[in-house]
Amino acid sequence: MARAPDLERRVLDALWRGGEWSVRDVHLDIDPALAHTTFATVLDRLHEKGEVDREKVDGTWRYRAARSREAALAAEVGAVLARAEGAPDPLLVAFLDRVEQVDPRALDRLEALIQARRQRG
Amino acid sequence: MARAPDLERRVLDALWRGGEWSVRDVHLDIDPALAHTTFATVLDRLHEKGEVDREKVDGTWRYRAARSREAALAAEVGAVLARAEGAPDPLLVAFLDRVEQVDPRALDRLEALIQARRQRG
DNA sequence: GTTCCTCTACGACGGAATGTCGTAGTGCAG
DNA sequence: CTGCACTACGACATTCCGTCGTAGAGGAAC
Repeated sequence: MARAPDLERRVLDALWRGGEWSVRDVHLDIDPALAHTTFATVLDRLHEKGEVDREKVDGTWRYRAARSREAALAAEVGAVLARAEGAPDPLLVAFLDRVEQVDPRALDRLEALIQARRQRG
Repeated sequence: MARAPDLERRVLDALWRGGEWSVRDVHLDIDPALAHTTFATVLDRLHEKGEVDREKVDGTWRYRAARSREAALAAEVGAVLARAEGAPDPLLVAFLDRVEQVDPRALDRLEALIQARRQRG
């Protein structure tokens, strides 16, 4: 069978939609053709990594994302930035390109955020 | 022996400093305690992935980074952004946090870049 | 209670990435 | 010829991760 790329990420994407999920919920939502235990394993491993929290209710685990999607992605961006030496213009430009492409009005908000930050000093 | 984390990344970091590198150069720069062939292999694999270019001079390979550090990191940031739905404020804020921490004056440049972009429309 | 069904717990297999090295061979410098 | 420096190629172990099987617990339905 075709090995799914990024199954973990698809599971996280589901949990990031919010609420509590049983293994069954995730299984049905993502791909009922795969085995139940596949998702049990993936969720278990995400729990070991601290990406999701869980709580046992009536003998079954309820999972929820440990961080919001924004927080998780922000951490990833932060990790990349940490490897840059300084904040070179080409990187800033690439960032603006992407942001604008994904949401043109985000540039306005970005500018407002910069100014707000400056006020606080 | 302790398995080095991110040996590939450390090799790339070296090449990103610029110029042409032989296997020997990289070997001596990063960790002379490891075997010469370790670096030959790593560089070969980076070449297969297109991360580095190489050219044979007098029977020995000269390696150089295929992209600048900024271009490579920008691509990584872009990949993260592509997974965000839109450009949510928390992500923008996290980005600003990092940028400011690494280079406080970068916020000014960022603002200037946004304004320049708006002019062009 | 026996039969189902649903879960968990635990382990396992296989493929890919990657850190690490050995060996054989080639070509140039003494 | 003898070294030395490099390449070419292969190999092994570990880790990550997609995928699943099996065994067992616990409740629901006959």
